[in-house]
Amino acid sequence: MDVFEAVAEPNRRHLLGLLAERERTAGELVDSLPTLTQPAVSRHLRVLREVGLVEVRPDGQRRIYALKPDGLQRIDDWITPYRRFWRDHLAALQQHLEK
Amino acid sequence: MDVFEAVAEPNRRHLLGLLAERERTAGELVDSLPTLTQPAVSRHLRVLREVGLVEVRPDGQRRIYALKPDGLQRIDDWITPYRRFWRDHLAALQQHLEK
DNA sequence: CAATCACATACGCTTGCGCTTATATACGCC
DNA sequence: GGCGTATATAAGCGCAAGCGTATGTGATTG
Repeated sequence: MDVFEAVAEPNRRHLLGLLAERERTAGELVDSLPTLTQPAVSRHLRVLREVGLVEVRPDGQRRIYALKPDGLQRIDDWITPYRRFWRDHLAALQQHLEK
Repeated sequence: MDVFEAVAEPNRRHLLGLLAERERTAGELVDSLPTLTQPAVSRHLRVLREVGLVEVRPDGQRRIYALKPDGLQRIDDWITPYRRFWRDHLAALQQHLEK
């Protein structure tokens, strides 16, 4: 599984969003997705770990998950060349409006 | 299917890359993915169409596909808040190196 | 050291994706 | 109108993703 597939899953994006605010324990993350069971969340976290989007640090019997800063950069690198398309598009739109 | 899933597929990213260079007919796109059959490519193009990443324009019996400028912006919007993470990370790294 | 808590893994199931082969549709040319 | 060309859709299949239930593992507490 690569970063793109990892991020394609809505529940995993949700988890990333929570970890963007602050680190959290696995249990907190489980509670934040009430529609899923604990094993389901645990597997999503495993995926995010394997593609390098999060990292884990043990704290006694808990496990603290944190966002890994450079994980999403690969997606950002990919999207960069396309960015000029909607920038150009917006510029053209603006010019049109000014006329 | 949403934009994230659409982009998670490597062949579809390939197609977007080609359309970023210039518009192409369906046939040209089929030729550019020699490992896939014509129907397979056609279905990928259908997906890209349905999520608004490309648009089609008929040209006689051909169909010309073009990148739709604002399709990827939804992904870019999503990634934006995370961008500061690796920016901060790089800044910290640089400060560390300067010491 | 037995019981409990926090989390991960195993297993089986269902569902949807992506593929190929076969067929339909629509245009272009003679 | 009939035939090749360009593209889309249909049908069927294999496989992997995501889920829940059940179980394992390791730390904590009495």
